[in-house]
Amino acid sequence: MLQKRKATPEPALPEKLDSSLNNLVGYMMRRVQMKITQDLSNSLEEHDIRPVQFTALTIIDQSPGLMQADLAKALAIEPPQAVLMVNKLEARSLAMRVRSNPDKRSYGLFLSKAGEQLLKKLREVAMQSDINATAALTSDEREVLLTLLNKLYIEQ
Amino acid sequence: MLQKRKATPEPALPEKLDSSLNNLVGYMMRRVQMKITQDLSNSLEEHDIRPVQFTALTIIDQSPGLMQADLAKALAIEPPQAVLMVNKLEARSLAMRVRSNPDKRSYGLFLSKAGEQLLKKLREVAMQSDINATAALTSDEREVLLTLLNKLYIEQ
DNA sequence: TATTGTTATACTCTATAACTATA
DNA sequence: TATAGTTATAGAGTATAACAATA
Repeated sequence: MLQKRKATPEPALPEKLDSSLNNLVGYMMRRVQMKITQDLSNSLEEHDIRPVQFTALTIIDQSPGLMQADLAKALAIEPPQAVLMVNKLEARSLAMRVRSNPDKRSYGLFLSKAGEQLLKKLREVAMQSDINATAALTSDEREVLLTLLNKLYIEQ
Repeated sequence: MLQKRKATPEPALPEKLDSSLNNLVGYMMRRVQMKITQDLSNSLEEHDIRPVQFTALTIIDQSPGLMQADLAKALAIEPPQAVLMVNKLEARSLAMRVRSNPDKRSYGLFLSKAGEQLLKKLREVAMQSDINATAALTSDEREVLLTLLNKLYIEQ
């Protein structure tokens, strides 16, 4: 069961208060990102999936057989968190550990059929949620934003 | 004393793994925002100030006399968290509660002289950190990004 | 009765140290 | 000895319920 989450509150006193803060990319991005993530979280709730779990499923799908250490790195979480994450996915039969590598300390991670099918649905849900949450932008503006974010993400 | 924080890890296996995730504004924004916030956090560390405390100081400075409830709303935190936040600022003599309103349940929040002086310095630090963290963008691109973020922030 | 601020509490998230089994 | 995974644990962060003082 997912825990209850507060909806992101509307910006309070925005014009006056943020006159210096809204020139900071980090501050503005945090506020916007909270709203978008809340939206995604709500959209995924009916499937009992958290945003980070959706990301994990996507990564496993795109690199089947990867090790937990790789998953942790890709998710920017610590190995112990990856253990709990994979435990949950495995408990729901969405993914599985396969002890198949020459190095017997590590597992290969794979999605189950059910995992693949659920991910297919989740992808649509996530994309729809993301577009809804950025509806204030035109399609072109959204593309520009994604381009700028990719630039910031890739560099360094 | 600020706790130790891990540096944001570099994007792992980016090209291959993110082919679907990097079309999601929410995902990309989260990853970028983590990096920017980490940068800010490091920059503020020598002043023993967290990003949210910097934001609180800025908001109090721009709306002197505001109530804790207003501060909580502007910070998107719950009132009990605002209590702890103001306690810390007051303990460091950066801000103070003044029981001056007609409504004697509430306080007015104000910065001390020391708070104002520190904030002045923090503003420079924060702006420099923000620009450093977005150095992958040209000045024009950064302006476009801020415009798009403001659009997303204000709408709804 | 409702609201401001507060206290107490619990739950999530995250980080680290220490253990195991392999290498 | 070094590494992959795991366990245990502790620390932040955050949410809610309940209370006191005031409206």
